[in-house]
Amino acid sequence: MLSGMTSLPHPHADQIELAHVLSALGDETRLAIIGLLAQGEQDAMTCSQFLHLGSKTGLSYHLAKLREAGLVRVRPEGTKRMISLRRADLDRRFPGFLDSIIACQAARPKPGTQA
Amino acid sequence: MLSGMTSLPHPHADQIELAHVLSALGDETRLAIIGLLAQGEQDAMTCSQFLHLGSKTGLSYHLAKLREAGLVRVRPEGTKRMISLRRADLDRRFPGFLDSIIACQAARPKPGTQA
DNA sequence: CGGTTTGTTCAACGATCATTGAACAATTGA
DNA sequence: TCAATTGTTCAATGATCGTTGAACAAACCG
Repeated sequence: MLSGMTSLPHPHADQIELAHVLSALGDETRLAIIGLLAQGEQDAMTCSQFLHLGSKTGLSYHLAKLREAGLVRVRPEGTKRMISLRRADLDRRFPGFLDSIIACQAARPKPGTQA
Repeated sequence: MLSGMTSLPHPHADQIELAHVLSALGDETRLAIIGLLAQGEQDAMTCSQFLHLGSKTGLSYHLAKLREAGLVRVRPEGTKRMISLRRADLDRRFPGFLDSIIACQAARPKPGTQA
């Protein structure tokens, strides 16, 4: 039923701080999450799709960090959370930044991708 | 006299890690240092030129972090240290990244700059 | 030589971090 | 209703962080 209601706290685009974004990305696990969100064909993913990166609890922690820093948007949908990259907001705030990160991250061998 | 001898350990350009760079920049003081290095007309600065950002000891700590992450090059010269941004290395490794950071940082009101 | 400048090292401190496991909450589906 | 799914919260732990002050080191200047 009713799909509105952004329940979890997200910073407004204008109050996304560069230092917060940078330190949120200064962790391999979170960087990998952003990489997956960026190159995934789907624009939203669920927490469980990142389970190969760590424990359920750990992911909850890391995703909260990414959300608080303004990197991802989390929209509850049933018992799941739809997680998406805040591309437009980040591009507007820090032009070119996200793309440069993603480009470098895309060149990475992902654990679990092909042999 | 004799000016060679890079004494302090620096990562080679190829082994600069994105996550390390990001977490090094995830601190307001260090971000400010990079901003000053980037927009300064001089290509090298001494530690004492950053004293308005913190204590002598604190700066030594932060500059070591930046050096270890591969963001700056530190060249001893007499009793001073000449600190410079590793622009070329960073651009080659993470194209567009540094510029996007600097652009955002340049738009910042620097403490101590005009009234 | 002695003193000054410039910066590093060390030990300490409180704060935050990332990880773990157990317990909980909410929705879905039979 | 009962069980499974999906994810959060909490407390605990060890590690790392950023800051401080005192002591040290090295080059320079007189």
